[in-house]
Parts: sequence; structure tokens; C-alpha cells
Amino acid sequence: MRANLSDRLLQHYVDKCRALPWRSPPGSPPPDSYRVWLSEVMLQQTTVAAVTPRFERFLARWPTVEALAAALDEDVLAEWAGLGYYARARNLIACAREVAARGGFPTTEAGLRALPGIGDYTAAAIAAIAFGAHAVVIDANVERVTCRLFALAAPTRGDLRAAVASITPAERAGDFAQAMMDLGATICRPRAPLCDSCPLRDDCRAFASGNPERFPAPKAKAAKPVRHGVAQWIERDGAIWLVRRPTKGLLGGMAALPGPVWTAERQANAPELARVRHVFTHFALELAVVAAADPVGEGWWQPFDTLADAGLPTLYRRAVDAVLTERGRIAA
DNA sequence: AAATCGTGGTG
DNA sequence: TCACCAAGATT
Repeated sequence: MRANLSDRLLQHYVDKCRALPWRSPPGSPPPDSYRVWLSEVMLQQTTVAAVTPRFERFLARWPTVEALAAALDEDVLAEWAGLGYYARARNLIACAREVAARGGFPTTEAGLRALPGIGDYTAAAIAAIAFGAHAVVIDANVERVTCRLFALAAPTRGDLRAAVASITPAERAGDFAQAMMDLGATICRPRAPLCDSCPLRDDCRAFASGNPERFPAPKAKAAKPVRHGVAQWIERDGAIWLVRRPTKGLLGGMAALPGPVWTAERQANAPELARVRHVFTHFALELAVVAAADPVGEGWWQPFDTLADAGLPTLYRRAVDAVLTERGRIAA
């Protein structure tokens, strides 16, 4: 029965075969390793819908790993703006330069795992998808589907890996992994799974239990404190003063509005031009935008008509939008 | 090894 | 509206 599981899953996947730009149809020759790597890094903690258009833009601008390795850091970061988790972009640059210097991607899981920005999941995924390796690929989708198949509430990493390995076929591990992830994204969803449409329903112990959503057990939720920040609006001759954030930490290396470090308490400040609330992974930020006269420190004048090219992360893009919207309202 | 690191979509 | 969470990696 288990021998049929991967076959049925793959057949279901082939029948649907969502047209993703970075993959070729199941069973066809492995796609280009650069495209697989780029898409997998972009997809870390990021939805297919969000990645798809950004992947196309990125690939058109830097078609090869050598081209990406030769790019300016600031250009890559600007192209990444809005995608979040900017350490990925910094690691992407470092990885591209290592790969270009060594003349290509490593073809083994261990070799890939040693590159910056490539962890357990991404190494296994690239090895399986791009190089046909028999790798055990585990992302959040694979974990959820597997936990439900075997009715595992909170397995250890070793037990989970053993369970995934037990259903990974000897051939086409890459197609199998993509089929599992697609199933997890579209049918075996975290909430309200569509068990009636599932090709694995008859194998699923969670379905048999009558309450598949119990598997895996939900993880503990951390409280999300509010922090407060001030951003300075410094405008001159149709341009605005931008700075670059420190390379480490939140929004590291990204373009930004200048301003002091964010604090737990709200700071007394000048009249606000606008205010935005932005939710990060582990805290929410109340950012007040205030007018200031003269630029301080390192930075540059960014003309308003090229602001879209500045590569502002979403927080600051929204802050700028809020000021311009408020200004338009007053003018009207 | 628990904390850190973005953003947008959805049930 | 809002809690949840996504093709995780790093330190």
C-alpha cells in the first residue's frame, strides 16, 4: 500500500501540474540549478504568489549566477525590497560569488548545505530537484502532510525525518517533494483541509481519526509587543533624504528614512506628518513621520519620480505613501 | 537552542 | 477583523 502512495501523489501532481515558472513538468529533465536555487531561496517563508512575479524580474535582470555575482550589493537589495527577510538577499549575494568563483553549484546535498543561505531544507530541495538526488526534503508542508498521514502530534526531528524517508520514492525524489509541498499548500492546508479531494485520504491516519486538523499539534504563540519609532522627512527640490541601515539586524542593509533607534516607549516628538503601524514577526511598530530641516550623516537625495527604484522595504514605502496621501488630502 | 528576521494572504 | 502562517536560515 505504501508503495502506491508516492505514485498516486505524483499522478495527482502531474494531473494538476500548476505552471510554476521555475520548474519543468514532472518527469522532464532537471531544470537549471541557478533557477532552482534562486526560486528556493525566494520561497523560504514566502508564498508562491508573492514570489512568482519577483522571480521573473530577478531572472530577467540577472540571468546567470555569474551575472548575479557581478552585481552591486545595493542593486540586489533594491530588487529584493518588499520580499522580506533581507538576510536572504545578503546571503544570496555571498552564495552567488562563491558559486561563480568555484565554477558552478555543488551537486551534492552536503556541498550545497555549506553555502550561505542554504540550510537543511534548501540543500535537500536543490539536490533532489536540480540534480536528481535521493534527498529527504522537509519543509512545513511536508511536515504537516506527514504528521497527518502518520497521526504524529509532535514528533522529534529524527522521527519526522524517518517518516518522510519511509514514503520518499527511490526515484524522482524531487518531483515527490514538490508534489508533497503542492498538496500541503492546496489541499492538506493548516486549517480546513480539503480531505475529500485528497489522493492520500485512504492512507491518512489523521483523516481516519475524524479530526485531521489536530495534527501536527499547534506551536506555542509568543506575545507581540509594540515598539515606537520616529522617521524624519527631509525634503528638498523634489527629492527626499534617504539613508542605508546597518548591514546587520532588522532590514539590514536596506534603504530607509533616517531616524533614531526604535524604543519600547512612545517618544515625545514634533507634529506628525503621518503615522503608520507595521507588524513584524516578533513585534509591531508604530512609526511617526516628522519633518526635519537638514540631512545628517551619510545618505543621498532620492528624487520622488524615481522613488520606486530606491528599494525601500515595505515599512518605509508605506510611511512615504502615508505622507504623500496626507499631503494630497490637504491640497484637495 | 531560543530568538531573530518581513510581508502578504487567508480562513 | 484577526490570528495564523508560509518551499527556513542563522546565531
